[in-house]
This record gives sequence, C-alpha cells and structure tokens, in this order.
Amino acid sequence: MSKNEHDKLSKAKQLQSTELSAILGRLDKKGARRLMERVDTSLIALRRILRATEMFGRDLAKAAGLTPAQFRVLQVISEKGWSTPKAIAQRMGVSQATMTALIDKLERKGMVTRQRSERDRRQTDIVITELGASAIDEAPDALQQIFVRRFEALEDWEQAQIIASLERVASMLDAHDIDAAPVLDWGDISGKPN
Amino acid sequence: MSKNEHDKLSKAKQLQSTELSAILGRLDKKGARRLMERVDTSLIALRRILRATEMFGRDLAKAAGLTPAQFRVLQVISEKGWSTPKAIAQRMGVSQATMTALIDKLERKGMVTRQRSERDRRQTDIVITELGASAIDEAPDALQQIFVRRFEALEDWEQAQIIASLERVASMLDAHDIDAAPVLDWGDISGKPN
DNA sequence: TCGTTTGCTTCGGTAGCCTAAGTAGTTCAT
DNA sequence: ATGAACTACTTAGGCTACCGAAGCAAACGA
Repeated sequence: MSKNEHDKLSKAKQLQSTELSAILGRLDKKGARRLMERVDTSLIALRRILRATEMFGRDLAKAAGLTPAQFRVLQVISEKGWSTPKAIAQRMGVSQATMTALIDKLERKGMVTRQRSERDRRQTDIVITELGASAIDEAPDALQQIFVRRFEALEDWEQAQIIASLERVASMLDAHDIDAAPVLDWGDISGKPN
Repeated sequence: MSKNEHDKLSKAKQLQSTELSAILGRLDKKGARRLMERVDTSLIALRRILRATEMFGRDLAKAAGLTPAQFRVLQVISEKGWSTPKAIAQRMGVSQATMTALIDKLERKGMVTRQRSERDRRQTDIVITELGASAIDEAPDALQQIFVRRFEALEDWEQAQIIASLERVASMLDAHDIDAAPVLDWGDISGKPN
C-alpha cells in the first residue's frame, strides 16, 4: 500500500474538475463549489440506479431461464408478437451476426420461431410462441415490481417531481445522438436516393 | 393480463398491468389512471437513461482503447489510486475470478501494477500507473461531459430537484438488497461467530 | 438482364462472466 | 507452536455476447 497515492480523494471530482474548469471560471467561489457537489451527487445517484438495474437484470434473466440478452430480445419481440432480426438488432444496438446467434438460442428453446416473410423473401419473421409469451408474462420483473410498489407509496407531488426530473435527465442524456452520433436512428425517413 | 395489443410504444404498459392490478383495486378510477400513467412515464424515462448510458459506455471504452468492463475497473481503482481485487469485485458485482482476468488485461496493457500488500500478504494491491491515470483523464467521457454541461445550464431549483429525485429513485431501486437478496452486503458489522 | 443492394447466416476470434479447485498467508484454539 | 479453519487470490474449463468478414439468395434499378 502506498501513501502518496491516495492523496487524492475522489477521482470523480478530478474527472469533473477538468470538465468544470471552464464553467467555474464564470462563477463565484460559493457557486462553483455547490455546482461541483451537485454534479457529483447526481452522477453518483445515476450510477446507483444503473448498477441496481444491471444487477436486477441478471436475477431476472436467471429466474426466467434466459440470459439477460435473450430476455431483452424476447421482450422486444413480444411487443408486437413478431419482428425481424434486423429490426431487433438495430433497436438493441448490436450487429446482425449477434442477433442471429441470440435468435438461434431462443429458437432452440422454443420461445420463438423463424419463418420466411411473405412480403419480402429476404426477410425472416421472428414470431413469439406461446411458451415465449408466457416466459415474458411470468418473468418476475423484480426491478419493476419494486419500483412500482415504492413509487405508489410516494406523495403525489413527489411522484410528479420524480417524473419531471427523470424525463429531464433522460433528455439530457439521450439527446446526444444529435450532437455526438447523428448517424444512429435514420431508418427510413425519406426516400433518399443516395 | 393483456398481451399483444398496441403494436407500438410501451412494452412498459403491459409489463406493469399485471403489477398494478393489485394496487389499482384500492384506488378510485381517476387516481388509478394517473398512477398508471405516471409509472409508465417514469419507467420509460428510466429506460432511456439506461440505454443512453449503455451506448455511451461502449464508445467511451472504445475510444480509450479499453473494453467497458476494463474501463470501469480502472475508474474504480483511480478513485484512490489503488485497491484490491476483492474490493473491486464486490463493488462491481462480479466474482473474484472475473476480477483477476480483468486485472490481468489491465496489467498487460500497463495501466495498473500488482504488488503484494505489506499489511496482509494474502492481499494484492492493484496500483494505477501513470498510463492508467492518463487514460482515465483523457477518456472522453461523453456521457459525463454532456451531462455536466447540460446540468450546469439548468436553473438552480431544477438542479436541486433533480438531485432529490435521482437519489430517491436510486434508493428505491438499490435498497432491494434488503428485501430480495439480504446476503449481499454483510461485510463486517458485528463479530458474528457463525 | 446484369450489377448492386439488402437481409440474413456462417465462421473465426475476443471479452466477460461463472464455478470449482487450487495455493499461499493468517488466525486461533489447543 | 501446530494444525484446522478461514481468507485473498489465481487457475482451469466452460458458457454467453459480441464483432467483422465473407457467403448466399432475394430484390431492385436502369
């Protein structure tokens, strides 16, 4: 164990200090300090949420006899009852190759079936089976259950506030497509020739 | 339990309907309706947050020349400059074996070094190197940057509200240990003989 | 009709993760 | 102080997830 190494407390703070330096220039000491603390606090809370979700994902999947990834695929399919490999892959942000493998496994477990599309015979429709549907229905979505239960217990004003905040944060984060990775959700907007 | 109805939008709705039925019984029509909408909205926002984070995690790690998991390990170590495999494993919710493998890779890349602890020679201190520290510093933590930037732009009261809400949600979710997996964070509370 | 594009699969390879079984080092009761 | 029990870590073997490249068939375009 080394002594000089831990002369810095929170790395989190350092991480942001670079970030914040520009901002801080424009604020008085007190304001700067408060902002920093707040960002810290928020990020920590966010990490807790992320972590909790990740952990739950595992038990959930385990309980349903599926892996987390397989379960997510099944969830997506179950929205409409069917889908195509490409659509699911895009939605989950993985390659088609990966999707093929995941579907293989779900098919082997009898959760979905593949059938060539009538519309376009290059496509394959992935259709959820009875078994698959019930797997989804019966999956004890612990995270959701607990969240729902506790959310229900909150005061009215608090529920409203949480919603507003979550949506705020969500939009702060996922609007990144716009300024960081514009080429992500095109799809089929206009009949672009090129 | 309703299943394949809407061909669009929230899976969330379906998942919860089962969940909510019990709760709804105790509420008047209007209240029930509002609660449902609110839970939906919250869960959707939560998923957006989760998804955004996941995606960012990948680019981030890719940009730093590390995989997401490796990057997270490095982050944890960098908080204090050093740590032990066990501590990191616990914190990240993975097994020690997995941790060993991750550390192996970071060590091979020269990001951290292993050194036997003086305190207790069963332990190994994982110490971050210059290289590792700079990898963290220079990592374009897009998620964080964007979040920080936008957070800063908010009104004071709104920042405060978001913090309160995030912490609320975090505690609603990660307090699950208590009622779902009590055997997770024991640690060393009392000198339990058995 | 031929060349290109599209949707999917196959192949080979990397990473993350786990459990079980080791190997040192520590504690503690006898 | 010696051996059993425990602890921190590593090794070994085995899954799943994921990717890029290459292959194939259907669809499309001119």
